[in-house]
Amino acid sequence: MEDVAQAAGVSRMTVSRALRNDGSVSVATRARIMKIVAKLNYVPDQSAGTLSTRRSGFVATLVPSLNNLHFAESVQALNVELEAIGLQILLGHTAYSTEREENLVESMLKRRPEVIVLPFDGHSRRTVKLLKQANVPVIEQWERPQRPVGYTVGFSNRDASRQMTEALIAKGYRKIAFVSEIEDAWTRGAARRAGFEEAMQAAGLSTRQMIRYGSPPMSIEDGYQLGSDFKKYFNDIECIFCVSDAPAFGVLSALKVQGIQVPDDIAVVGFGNFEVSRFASPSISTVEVDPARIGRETGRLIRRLLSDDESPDDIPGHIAVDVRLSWRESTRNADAAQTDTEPDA
Amino acid sequence: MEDVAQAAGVSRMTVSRALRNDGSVSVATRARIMKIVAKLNYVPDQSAGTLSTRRSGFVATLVPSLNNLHFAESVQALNVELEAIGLQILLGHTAYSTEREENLVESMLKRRPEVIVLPFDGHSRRTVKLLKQANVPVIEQWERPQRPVGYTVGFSNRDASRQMTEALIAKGYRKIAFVSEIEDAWTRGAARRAGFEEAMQAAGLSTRQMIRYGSPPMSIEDGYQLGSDFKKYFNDIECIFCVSDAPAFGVLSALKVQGIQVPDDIAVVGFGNFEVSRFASPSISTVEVDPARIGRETGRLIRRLLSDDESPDDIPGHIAVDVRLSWRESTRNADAAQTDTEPDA
DNA sequence: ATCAGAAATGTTACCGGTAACATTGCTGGT
DNA sequence: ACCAGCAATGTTACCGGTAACATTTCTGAT
Repeated sequence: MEDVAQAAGVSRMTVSRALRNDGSVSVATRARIMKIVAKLNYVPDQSAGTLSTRRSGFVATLVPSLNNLHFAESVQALNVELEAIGLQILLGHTAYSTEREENLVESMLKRRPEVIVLPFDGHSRRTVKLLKQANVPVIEQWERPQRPVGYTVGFSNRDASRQMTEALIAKGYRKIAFVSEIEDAWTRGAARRAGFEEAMQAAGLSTRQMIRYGSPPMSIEDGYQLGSDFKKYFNDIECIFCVSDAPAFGVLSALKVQGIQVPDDIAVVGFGNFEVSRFASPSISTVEVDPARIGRETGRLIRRLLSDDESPDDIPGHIAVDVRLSWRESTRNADAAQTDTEPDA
Repeated sequence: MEDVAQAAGVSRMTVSRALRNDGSVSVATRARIMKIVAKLNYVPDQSAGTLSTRRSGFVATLVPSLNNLHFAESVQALNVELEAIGLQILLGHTAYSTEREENLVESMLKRRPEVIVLPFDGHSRRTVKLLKQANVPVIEQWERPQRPVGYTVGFSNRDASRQMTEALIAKGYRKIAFVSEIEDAWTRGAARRAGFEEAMQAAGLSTRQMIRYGSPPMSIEDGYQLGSDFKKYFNDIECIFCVSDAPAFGVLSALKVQGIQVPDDIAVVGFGNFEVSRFASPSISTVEVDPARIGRETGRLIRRLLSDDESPDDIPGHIAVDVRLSWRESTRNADAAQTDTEPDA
C-alpha cells in the first residue's frame, strides 16, 4: 500500500480511503490511485483490515455433510446471498458428529466470524457454551430446537412427520411401519419418530412396528438389507414410512428384486425429497424440504442482522420454512390429492 | 491475551508460545496458562496471527457448482485432508462462469490463501494474470489444461471420451450420435466432443450426428427434450453418447415414455457417473470419475507443497486421476466386459 | 563454588491495514 | 479582503498476535 501511496504522491490513508470508496476522496485523486492500483496489481490484505475494523467478513457455516445434495444446495444458496453483501463462507462439515462439531466451532471462532450458522441435530454442552460466549449471532438450521441458542431457520421434523402420518392414515393405511436408526437420541430421526407415534396414537393405531436399524444417517444399503428380509420386518404391513429417502430407496429396490409390487402390495414413503426419490421407479412419495430456501432465508436473516438500520427487536427469532407432502407413485392415490409431475420436471 | 498473561503472571509472549505449544515453555507454566485459557474461554484471534506470520491457513477452493454431488464430494474429501494439517477452505462457486471466477479469485486473494484450487474449464485472461502474480501455488482440477497455470490434478476429458467411443465401437456400435452443448468453447464438453470425433474418425465412421443443444452444463431437461423428438435427432442411430449423465438420464426417460427399448432399440451412454445414472432403470453406462479421489489427491499435493522437508523439484506437476468405463444396463453387453454390480452397491 | 551452555522467559518492533483526530485547501457570503 | 465551514488529505496510534533478539534462570561438569 505504501508503494501505491508513493506512486500517487499521497498518504497511505488516502489510498485506503480510495480503495474502500468511502466518498471522502476527490474524484481525480481516486482515479489516479485506482489506475496505479491496477498497474501494480495491488490486492489489499484483508486480515490486516479485519484486525483494525474488527469485522472479519466471515460467516462460519457448518453442515452435516456435503455428500448430500440437500446440504450442498443450501450452502450454495446461502453463499449467493452472502456474496451480495461481501461476506465469505467458512465451511466445515460435522459428519453428523457432535464432537467434530465442537472442534469445528472452536477453530472457526479463531477467525472471528460475524455470524455462525450450523445445523441443529443436538450440540455438546461445550459447543453451546462456546457459541454463547462468542458474542456473535448464532443461526441454527433445519430443525427448530426445543431450546435454541439463537436464531433458527427451519421446520419441525416432528410436525412434518405427524402431517405425513396423518395423510397416510387418511389414505386408508392402517398398519404402518416406521423405519429409523438405532441410537438417534436428539437427532432429527428421533423427532420424526415422535411425530409418527403421535399421529398413530391419536388415530388409535398400533405403533408396534418401529424398526430400528443402522446408525445415523441411514443409508440406501441399510434400507436394502431391511427390505431383503421382508418376512421378518414387514409381514402384514401396508405401508413403510422411512426416516429418509435413502433407506426408502433401498427398501424399494429390495422389494423390486423380490417381485413385491409397490404400491399395490405395499406402499413406501420417505422423507427429504432427495434426488433419488424423484428418479426411482416407482417414484417415492416423500416429505419435501426446500434446501435452497433454507439457505436463502438464512442469508436474508444475516443481512438483516448485520445491517445497522434495523433494530434487533424487529428481527424474528425463528423463520419457518415449511415442508409439503409430495405424492408420487409409491403410494396409492386414494383421495386424488395433489400429485407431482413427471420425474423430469 | 493480556488478561491471560496477567492471570498467569507471565508475559504475553509466553502465553503465545504456550498456545502454539512450540516446546519452549516449561511444562508447569504451560499447564497453568492452559488452565487459565480454559477458564477465561480465551480464543486467539487468527487474523492477528496471520498478519504477523504471513501464513493465513487458508486454501482458496473454487468449484463450478455445489449443486452437483461430484464437486461437493471432492470438496469434502479435500477438506478432510486439509483439516489434518490445520488448513481451512475458503469456498466459492463459479456457476460455470469465467467472469464470476475472475471476481472470486480476486476476492479470495485478499485473504492471502496459501494455495489456490480451482477447476479448469477455461479462465479469463485476467484470472490467469491474477493467479500468476499471486505468487502462490495454483492447482487446477478435473481437466488437464493444455497450458496449465500451475499444478494439475485430474484427467484428460478428451482421452476419456476417446476411450469410451473406442469401446462402443468395439461393442459393435457404428452409428453413434454425440450430444453436447452449444457454445462450449474451451469447456470440458468441447474436449469430450473432440475425443469422440477422434475415435470415430480413426475407425472410419461418420461423425455427422453431432447434436448441439442447450448451454453448459446440460440438464436432464435438455436431454428429455432431445429424446422426445426422437425421429428428428436419433433416427437410424444405434447409440447415443451424451456429454454428461444428466442429459443421458433425460434422453432415457423420454425414450421410455415413447416405448423405445434401451438397450435393445438404442443404447444410451453418459459421462461422469452421477448418482442418477446408477439409479436409473435401465442403469446408464458411463465414464466413471472418482470425485473424492480428486479431492484427496489435491489435499495430498497441498500437504507436500506446504511441507518444508521436500524439495519443490520432487513434486510432480500433474497428478493423474484416471477414469474407468462403467458398463451397465443401457448398453448391450456384446463382449462380456466388466459390469457393475447392483445399483445399491 | 564456578561457569559454560541450554532452557525458559521477557522486550521490542513489526505485520498491513483503519479509526480518530489534526491539518490544510478551498468555497462562497458579507 | 476576510472568515466560517466544509471538503480533502495527513498524522498518529492501535488492532492482536509473533519474529527476532535480549535477558534471566536453571543445569551439570569441573
